[in-house]
Amino acid sequence: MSTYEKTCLIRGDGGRAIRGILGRVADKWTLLVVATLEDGRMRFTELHQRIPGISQRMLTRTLRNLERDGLVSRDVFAEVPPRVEYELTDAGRTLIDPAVRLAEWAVAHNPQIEASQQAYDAQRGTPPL
Amino acid sequence: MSTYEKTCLIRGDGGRAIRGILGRVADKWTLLVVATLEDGRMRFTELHQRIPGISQRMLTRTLRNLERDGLVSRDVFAEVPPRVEYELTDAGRTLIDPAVRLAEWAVAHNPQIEASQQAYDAQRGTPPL
DNA sequence: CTGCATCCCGCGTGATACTG
DNA sequence: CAGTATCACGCGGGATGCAG
Repeated sequence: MSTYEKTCLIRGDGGRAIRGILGRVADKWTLLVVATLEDGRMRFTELHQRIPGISQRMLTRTLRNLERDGLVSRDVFAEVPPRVEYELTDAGRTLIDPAVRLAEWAVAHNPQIEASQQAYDAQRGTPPL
Repeated sequence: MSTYEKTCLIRGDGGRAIRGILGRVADKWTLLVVATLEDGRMRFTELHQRIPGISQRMLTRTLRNLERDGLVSRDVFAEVPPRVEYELTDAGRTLIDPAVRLAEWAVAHNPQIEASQQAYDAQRGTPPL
């Protein structure tokens, strides 16, 4: 497949599909939750502790969306105190690889990008926009 | 590299690097602009026409950010009427491959995900949250 | 043609407090 | 323990109009 044909995947229907997925998968927390769940089945509090900076609310919302998308399974145990365990589904696990590619690109190019930003901001005043 | 080691790329510093890149690259329009520019050097109006639904304002902002990140070069011609041409830099071109991986994942899993969402919404009332 | 300025609205997000 | 409810704030992003 040529590079041109590949980018058609992105442009596709005018980008609706790709934006839909990115809007879901690239929201502030989803990728972190998925990556953390790669360590295996885990309950709410442990996820909360493992992901620094996420609020209870955002963790709940992110998990709900992932469950709705069929990427994470949610098991509730009828105990007291309550226990809920989360786990990646097979579909969820397939997300890891493409996400890692992007992460590799990110860490590889981060220094270069930040350098470029500083150079840009140095010429014009600091305000980028 | 193991899958576990890979996800450490995402989790990394608590996700700051990854969220930074995603916040930049996965905003509503950036990927579409990059993919469109893969066809070669292009001026503002042509980009605007090729990307359905983008507003003039958002195209300008997206291009400025990409320029600031060093992913797109901007050439201004001192003519009248003015002409400005945009082109991917080498760094910008390296983004295409990882982006395409994610796009492939998106189109491959979109039907499955939407089905899962409908099933989820069918059980509980339509409100996902 | 290119793109900046202004106005304005809605949503995503954090903080905090309360419930089963 | 695992959420839900409420509030308040800021930013993304569309529409419109003006400028070089």
